[in-house]
Amino acid sequence: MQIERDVPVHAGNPDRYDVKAVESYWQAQWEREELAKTEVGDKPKFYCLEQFPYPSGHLHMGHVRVYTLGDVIARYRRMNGYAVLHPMGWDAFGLPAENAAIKSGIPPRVSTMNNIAYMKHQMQEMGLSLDWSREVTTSEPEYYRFTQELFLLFFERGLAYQKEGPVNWCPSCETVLANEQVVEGACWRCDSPVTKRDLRQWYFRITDYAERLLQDLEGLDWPTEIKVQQVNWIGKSVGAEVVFPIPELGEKISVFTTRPDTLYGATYVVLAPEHPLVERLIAGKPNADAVRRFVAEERVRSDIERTAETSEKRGMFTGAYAQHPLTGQAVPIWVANYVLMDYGTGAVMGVPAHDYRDWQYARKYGLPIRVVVTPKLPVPEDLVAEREYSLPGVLVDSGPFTGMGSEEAKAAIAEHLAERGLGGPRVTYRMRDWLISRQRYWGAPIPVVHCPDCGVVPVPKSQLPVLLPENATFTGRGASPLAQIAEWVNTTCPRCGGPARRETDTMDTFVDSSWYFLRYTSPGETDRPFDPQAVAFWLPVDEYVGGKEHAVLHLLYSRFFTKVLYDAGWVPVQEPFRRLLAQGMVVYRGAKMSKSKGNTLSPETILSEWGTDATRLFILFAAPPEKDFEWTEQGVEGAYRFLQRVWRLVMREEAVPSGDTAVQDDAVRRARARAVKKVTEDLGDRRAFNTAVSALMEYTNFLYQAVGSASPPVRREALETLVLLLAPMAPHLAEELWRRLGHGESVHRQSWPTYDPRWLKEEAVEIAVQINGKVRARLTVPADLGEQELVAQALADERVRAAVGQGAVTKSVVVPGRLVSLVVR
RNA sequence: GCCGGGAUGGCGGAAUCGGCAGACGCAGAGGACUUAAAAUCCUCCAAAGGGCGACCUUUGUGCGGGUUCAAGUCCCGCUCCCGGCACCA
Repeated sequence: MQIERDVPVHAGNPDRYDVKAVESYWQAQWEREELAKTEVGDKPKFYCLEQFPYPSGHLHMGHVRVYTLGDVIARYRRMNGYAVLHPMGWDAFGLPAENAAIKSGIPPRVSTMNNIAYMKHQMQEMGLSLDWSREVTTSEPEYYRFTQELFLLFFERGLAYQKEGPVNWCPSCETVLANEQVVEGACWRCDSPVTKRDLRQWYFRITDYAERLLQDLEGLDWPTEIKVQQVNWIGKSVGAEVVFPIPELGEKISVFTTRPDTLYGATYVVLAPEHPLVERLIAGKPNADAVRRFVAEERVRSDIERTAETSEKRGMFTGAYAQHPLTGQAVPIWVANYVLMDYGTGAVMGVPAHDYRDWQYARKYGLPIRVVVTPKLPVPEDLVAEREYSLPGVLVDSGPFTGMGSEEAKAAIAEHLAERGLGGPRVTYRMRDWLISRQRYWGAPIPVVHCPDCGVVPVPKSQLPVLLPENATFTGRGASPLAQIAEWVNTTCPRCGGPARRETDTMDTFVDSSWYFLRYTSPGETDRPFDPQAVAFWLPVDEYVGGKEHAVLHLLYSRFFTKVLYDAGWVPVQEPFRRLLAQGMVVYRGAKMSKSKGNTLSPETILSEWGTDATRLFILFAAPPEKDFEWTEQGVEGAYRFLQRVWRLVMREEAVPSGDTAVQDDAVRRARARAVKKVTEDLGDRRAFNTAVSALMEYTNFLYQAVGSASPPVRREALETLVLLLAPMAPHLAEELWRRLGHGESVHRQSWPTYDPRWLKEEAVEIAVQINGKVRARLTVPADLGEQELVAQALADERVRAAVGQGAVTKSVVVPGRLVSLVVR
């Protein structure tokens, strides 16, 4: 067979190819041929997406890993006959650019655009098959005008609102944070301890969607790990609301409980320090001032302080009493730090016998403990002497409910309360509404105007975008930069035409990224965020690749957005990402890379030293995608050696004597069929890239031994198959070899290889013979040998006979092609 | 504390539906080629014991039990590691 040695231009010899020359040549060529351009037609669609990066200035190894994984999937799907959408863009709003402006004076937009240009260049050097004609940048007016338009949609639908209340404040970022962005009491981005402030802020009503966000997880092909995190975050609790009247005020306190069956054991009621009724309850009471001091103390404590001393429950008696809704007894009302204002109703009933916190609290303050649920009858003397009894059981001392089981009683008591207007069945969620306003410049301005006469007025769609002013100054001190630009803030009311002030807060950048995957389907739209038909065609994303750190941030927000847009009739899907590949971290020298540990690796150095293909191959081979991946020099060198080995295998072909051929034809065909089957399965549904690479290595090793003894057509088919199977993972080398094998069209436009299943059948197989569970012999037999024949042959074997000895075979199990198991007694 | 995931050679990992544990690679050892080295090609490589040898025996997938002809895989009870949530009523 013919190998063309001097196509097309570059250096390299049969022993070693010139990585740089080959890679840069084909990158330029592919761009010219628009290889990654999104095709439309009658092919089935495949939307392959990786989380777009924040343009920090440089790619890091985590990016290299995500984009490699996505690119392999995209290339594989193209060769399998799909119209693939594989776009890229920039999550370009955000604090770092603004902080850089404070430090260096470079305007955020300038530094952002520079960073984008450099990172785009890096991605191009990685040879990623991205359709750059669909690039989106969230910080450009062409994009954020639609982020604003979507805000207006939320506003119209009652899903965007302002609320005054305690919020998470990051003193270092000088802005508020959503609950999801507070990680263990600290800011998710800068790690500073988060404090509380009372502010009027904008929220998205994500809690309206809690139940759907929970229910629809079920149908998603996502890792359990991520789904579980979302389930926990949403935090659904089923229970009852119980109303405790306060006769002296003519008011009532609502509490939420998951254990209505323990209601008769409630001996007191506790309010959160922030609870609105506190002041009215204590007014005129002897210890009113002491309670006020206590409340004030607790309110200034940050979350971390409050949770740091989890065991120390502090509280005070208000001096007021409520009425038990079922017994009518007076129960004291307390205020305590262990009750949280943001969960449930901000008040709880204290059931010391059956709740561990209430037990501790009652012990500390000498409150009565009353047993109403017991594991057995009679009630053990010491049931709650040492600790609470919180398991289900049988009700005692519970009026008409005495004798019921806990589960039955939960429903019965809730029902009873509902009938009497004292509460009833109720479901609560842990998730809070999404706080989306930020007191910063570099984000999409919230498109509303505050008018002294009309109140909050949305900016009409026709007046979008509300552009960011370019003359902002960045001092890092004081209020948002936008608030300081009088000519920008002062405007006219769209409704009455009178003087009004613009909203000076911008939107959380997670709003920008909650819909970018829709924009990619039709990035050129100028009068709407996206073309509904394009969205209908491409959505949902078939494979979404990204990091686990977004389990309850981006991934939850995007699901919420999609559901809102579905309800508005803008998109036909309720879930944006059908399948999720959550890849692990990149580790170097035993730890996650960080500047402080001094174990960083720059993609620039690595790619120029080893080339894109070797880097990609190593990333794919060293670990399954969802696990952490440790970078090692020896590892990437191994991948590099393998690629050079493939090069030599193909390039040496001309030198192979054409004499004694065809003897290995069938063996080569079988090896080829096995390789195609394995790589196809692994790159497809299994996403087991590591074993796909190992299958190619085995195939290559085999061909080294055998391909020289195959006839020319078989040999060619075997080698071309190797190149095709390698194409998604090592695209540059595969392209070079494909052309050298005499093809005029790109390997990446070829169809994925297939195989005839008959070649999967071996002529002879090795069968293990087990006697009483231990392998005693291995036989090589024809693959199609019948079960009885197989047992007969096994019994005829000398080693088997020796092992059986005088015993009798009482049972035999045959697994075709694998083993014979004999039970001997 | 609760929830989830995991533990397999010196290392990364494989074993997809209960069927020969350790594929593939790295590291290591030996050989070929070379004046030599690098590169390359070939062979060996879980542990212990035995045999000149092809090989044979025993043990072995975090620990202890169990089910089964057969268990890394299933069941029961633990240990440790990683991740998430954490006074959520």
